[in-house]
Amino acid sequence: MSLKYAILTLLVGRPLSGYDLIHYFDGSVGFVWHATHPQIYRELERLRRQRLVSSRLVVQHGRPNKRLFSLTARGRRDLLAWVATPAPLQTMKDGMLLRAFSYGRIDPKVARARLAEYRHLHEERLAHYRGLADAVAAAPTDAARTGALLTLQAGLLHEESYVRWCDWATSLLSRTARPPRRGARRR
Amino acid sequence: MSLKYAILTLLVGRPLSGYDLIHYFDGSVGFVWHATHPQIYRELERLRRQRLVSSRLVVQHGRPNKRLFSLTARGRRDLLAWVATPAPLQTMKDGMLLRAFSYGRIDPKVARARLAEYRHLHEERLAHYRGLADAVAAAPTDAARTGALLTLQAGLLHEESYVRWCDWATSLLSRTARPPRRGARRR
DNA sequence: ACTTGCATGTAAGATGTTACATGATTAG
DNA sequence: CTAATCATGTAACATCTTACATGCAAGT
Repeated sequence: MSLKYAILTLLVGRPLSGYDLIHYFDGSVGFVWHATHPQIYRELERLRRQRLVSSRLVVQHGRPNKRLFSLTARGRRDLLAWVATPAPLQTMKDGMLLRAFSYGRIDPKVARARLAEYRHLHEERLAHYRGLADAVAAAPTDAARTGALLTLQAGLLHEESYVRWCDWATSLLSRTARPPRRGARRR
Repeated sequence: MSLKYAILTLLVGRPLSGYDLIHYFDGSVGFVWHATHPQIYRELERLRRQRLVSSRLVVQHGRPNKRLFSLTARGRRDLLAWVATPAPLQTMKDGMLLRAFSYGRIDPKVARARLAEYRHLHEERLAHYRGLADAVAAAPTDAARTGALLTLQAGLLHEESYVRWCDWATSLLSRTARPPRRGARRR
């Protein structure tokens, strides 16, 4: 249901093509909601049929033509009504934490190596968000800036807590776990 | 692909019924991975066909019979091989943060009310995790305790950062946003 | 010659959700 | 009498992912 609103959110204020949306989902908004291109094109078609967005063809020379999608008045009303609605708690799915559930059962050296890699990935993302946040903070105050600041701040806190978790987990595994003997069964 | 491993993870060390699994997914593991009961029963059937789990019927009196599922040696090997594998970064989907993207476009009073509700939900979950973490910390050291501590700690850090985000967001909306005049168009 | 960017889509399959379906026992 | 707990499933639908498919232009 929310892919719909993710797209409407991006379309507020300016028309975008499907191709543009793909890149937004890869970039900034990607932190908050993720989508692949077949999903995006299908959903745009659906939104158009519901008259929440309108499209017009832009003929280009030297590159393929594109369809630009804009929010209709109805689309905007629908979006803002949804935004004012309470959000349910998310049930997250995290492959790393699921693995960590069994980190007491594998060679702690391997576990620590995975934690180090994972920490690195999150530090990169953290640095990336910091760059974006600095740019946004410098922009003039408006609704778009407010939204971007709010989500980037969530991203920053989130990534920081991941990095801290990796450190905590590494030290736990160094303290309590000793390498299992070959062939030994742990429970 | 990971529902499979979520189930295998829970089955290490003790046999469980589908019904038991449902409750684990509602409780502790639910933070890390989520599943509904039709999914669980379907997946158990699949795992049985792949001989990663085995099942036996337990006849009960006074209550319905049940099927208990246990990890096979193959299932255990498959799980531990996967655990040692690097985890990709998760692309998260968070309805609250998606809404926050447009919080600069609605009445800031409404936005702050939603943030307060949301903060409350996360504080409750935080308190719940703290309780669990205390209980687990008191248990004797083994692989299960290590796994539980790791994931609970992630949950704690996570929930704390959500709560802090709510406070940050509330104060941002109090500082910058003034109530929109009726009918006014903001960008 | 090969890759990257621009730009759009379809098809098939895997996963996830919601509603339907049953039925005994125990507690309020 | 009503609701909750135990216990298992099916059916229909919605969503998401991966692979397939096309084609021009510009840069290396």
